[in-house]
Amino acid sequence: MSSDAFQPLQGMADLAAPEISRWQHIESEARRLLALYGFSEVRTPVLERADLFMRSLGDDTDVVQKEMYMFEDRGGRQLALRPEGTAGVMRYVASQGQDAQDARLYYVGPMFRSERPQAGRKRQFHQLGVEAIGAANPAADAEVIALHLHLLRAWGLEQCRVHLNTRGLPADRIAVQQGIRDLLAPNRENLCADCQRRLDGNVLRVLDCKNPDCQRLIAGLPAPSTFMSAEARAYFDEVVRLLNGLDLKVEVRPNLVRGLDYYIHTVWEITHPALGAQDAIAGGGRYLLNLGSRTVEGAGFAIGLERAVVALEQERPSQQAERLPLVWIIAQGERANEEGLRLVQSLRWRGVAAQMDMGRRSMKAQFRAADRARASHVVIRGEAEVEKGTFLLKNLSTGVQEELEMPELMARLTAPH
RNA sequence: GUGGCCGUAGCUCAGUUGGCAGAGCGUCAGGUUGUGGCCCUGAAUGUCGCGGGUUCGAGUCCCGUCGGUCACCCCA
Repeated sequence: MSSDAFQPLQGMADLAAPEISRWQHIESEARRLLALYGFSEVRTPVLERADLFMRSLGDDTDVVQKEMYMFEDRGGRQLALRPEGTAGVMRYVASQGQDAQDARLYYVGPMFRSERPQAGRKRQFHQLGVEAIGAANPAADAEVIALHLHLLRAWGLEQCRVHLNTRGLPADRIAVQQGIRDLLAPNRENLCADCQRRLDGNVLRVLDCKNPDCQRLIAGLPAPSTFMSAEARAYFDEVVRLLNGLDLKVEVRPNLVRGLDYYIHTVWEITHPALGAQDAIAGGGRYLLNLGSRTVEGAGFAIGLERAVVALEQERPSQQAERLPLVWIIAQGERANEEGLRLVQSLRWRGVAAQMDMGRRSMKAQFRAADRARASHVVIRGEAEVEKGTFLLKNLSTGVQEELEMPELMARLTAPH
């Protein structure tokens, strides 16, 4: 098995065939669709100043406090491997000034969080994220949610569920926290240990606690949005109305909590049954980031690609590959081998996928290799053919074999098949 | 970060009270002097994750460690 020397670090993985084709498909399909919606890609650095994340995600969030890979560089600067994509993109957007006021951007790439790995959770993981910059507007939120669902659908994920909620504006958030805290405080003793801790910190987390005792207490509480301003509630109602008008199935979950500080108004989470307890495959929301002298507002989402792959593997199990348009050259003898090498190269120049076994193995072994590679055709060039100046072309699906001369062979192989 | 389970051939896994390292699949070769898939025969392949300890003797027991997995916490 693998010795330590060959193992990646905990929570990090090598991605290669055969799963890599799943990843490539996901990415190419996403690029196609995002172009349809007018989004363009942005690639920001993996390494950023740590304070970018502290300011935008929130100083006391777990992501920043416990999970960020941080270190000091030679100049004494505090750096961090990005734990998520939005902050870096917003830093870029802020740097562009007015030119980026209505930017539509997306990113794909690795993110890093130092957590214990679990189903669909890695320490180096990958997200595809979308950011639609622009001022608060229910229609803009609805459009981004529509894109989010369209994308998951395009990948082949049918079993996703969208949970929707509102966080209101920053002022609403304070009112909600205070309101919930006041209602829960008398029952402090009846909450689980985690929730007693949450009561003093992130109160909203009590709302999605899995402990049955806490659940009972929570069930008796009014929806958090009752503590919000009329303006925030009207905004959310409008988002829901627009989504219904788009025929998108979403479920409003008044107790849905999104952890990062930068969220305002609409937030959502998409779950998939293949993921086990950690069933969120994607999350999104409207956000407002304060980047020193500039603030940036927009709506966006991020999809965990490891989780999407897990879900896809369950919904669309990968199947035995069909035969590929691939020509396999089988040569026997010194001269045929050399000619085979020229033939394989000449086919590739013409845009035809071609391979040959350079190992000078038996014809049987070369046939097996061609079959294993799922080649559609083999070209046989042995001593007899060298003498006659011909090639045998065999179709591996039908088993039909013909003897051809070079011009005819080339014509057949370069014709679309 | 906390806790449970797991780690033996490329893969999936068996391995009895501690007593010679195993199977299936895959790979390779032969059966077929030049033809894949199906079939038959044979062969190769091991740091039993790693390091200590106990023992005449450890894949097996103990400790540590690395990795995987699941749940919690948190999040995508």
